[in-house]
Amino acid sequence: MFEQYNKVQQAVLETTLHLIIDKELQATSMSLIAKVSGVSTGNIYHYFSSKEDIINELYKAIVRFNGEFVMKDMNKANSILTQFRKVWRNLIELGIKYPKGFRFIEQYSFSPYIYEQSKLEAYRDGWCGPLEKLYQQAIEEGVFVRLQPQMMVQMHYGSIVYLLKSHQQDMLELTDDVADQAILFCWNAVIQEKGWND
Amino acid sequence: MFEQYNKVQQAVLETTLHLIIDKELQATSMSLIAKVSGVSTGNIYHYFSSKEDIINELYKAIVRFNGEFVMKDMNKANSILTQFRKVWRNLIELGIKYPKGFRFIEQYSFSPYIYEQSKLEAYRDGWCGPLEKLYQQAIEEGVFVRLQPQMMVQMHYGSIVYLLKSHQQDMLELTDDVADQAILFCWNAVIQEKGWND
DNA sequence: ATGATTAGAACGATCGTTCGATCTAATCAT
DNA sequence: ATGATTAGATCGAACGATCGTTCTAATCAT
Repeated sequence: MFEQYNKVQQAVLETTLHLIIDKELQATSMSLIAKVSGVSTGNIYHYFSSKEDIINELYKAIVRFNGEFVMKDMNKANSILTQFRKVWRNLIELGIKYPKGFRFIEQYSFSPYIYEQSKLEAYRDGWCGPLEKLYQQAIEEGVFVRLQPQMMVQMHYGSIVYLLKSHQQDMLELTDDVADQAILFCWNAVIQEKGWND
Repeated sequence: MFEQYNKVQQAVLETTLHLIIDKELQATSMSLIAKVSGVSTGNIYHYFSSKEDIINELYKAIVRFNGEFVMKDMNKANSILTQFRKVWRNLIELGIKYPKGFRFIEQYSFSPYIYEQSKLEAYRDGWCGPLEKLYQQAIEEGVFVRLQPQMMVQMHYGSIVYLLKSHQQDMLELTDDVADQAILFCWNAVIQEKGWND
């Protein structure tokens, strides 16, 4: 997740992620990060300029990771349906395999603690843009109803996020079948004619 | 929103809500709450046992308010479609009229800062249960596909939440037409046959 | 030997909380 | 009716703890 950083930075970022998810931001003190990560406070400040800097670096790294994960194995040569299923499957896989990173972005993407600059970089490296293009294409080809692609993407994303939240809270067993069904729901919501068109 | 509390408690709760949404929990100190609310710190501790207590009281009050708001004007005599539209319209109206309370619940419903006890009370006073019953009925009557109602409710809720988030971030103009279209998306996602059945 | 890293003391600031003093208004005794 | 008494509302200074951050001096790795 943090391959682009050195060992010390990795230890700090990984520790911070775990602590913030388990204990909240306010309970995640620098001294605790130092103790758990095994990096002295002095050395942390050698690699990060402040606590805010750690959180923002964490945010940017996870956004980048999540973006690549969701967009992996995407091939524009495939049908819209195939691409559609792939991207939402990827998101579900991400939420299951990396729940802490996923939850961190969910919790902090609207937080004042994250600099606007970080949010801009997040948009640049994220998957929102590419996905909106796919939806736009689907509209133009008459597969999807003619409405704002941004709105559809956001609503579908919300659906999957809450599906994953239910899963993380043990309210729901998120099997492959359930995931497929969820993606079919999203598909049915916006297509001109109901049913998988293949 | 906080009619069940006295004036001092109301001032504290309202101030805390605004500060937490604008500045984060960690930047919302007791002294700041005191200064902005016009209630001295000593007096705050006369009415609340701790900062955690304030946050949890806030949480419970807003959950209760939101629950009543979303469930207002619901009539079981109406058709499933009518009830379906009403409840999601109510949620959208809530998100537009009371964005801070809405965001607070979104941000803190998974937070360790909220006691399990508060979350239990939230479920009791919330609208999740009643809505799942409506979905269950829709399944039994063959209107919805035969799948876990909880999953459908969660996904629909997620859709609307992200629709509202887009609106709050000025990414989307949430007119009545857009709201109607969004609810139609949710409906189409789970019905046996596509289209409003009236 | 040199730069990286350590542990942890020290800093001022601020945190959540406490506490005794003061104010208010209702109740009591006469 | 009036002064004494009282319960509780309100205040803000003060407390000890902890925060993020800096600094020092010792130790480690190469």
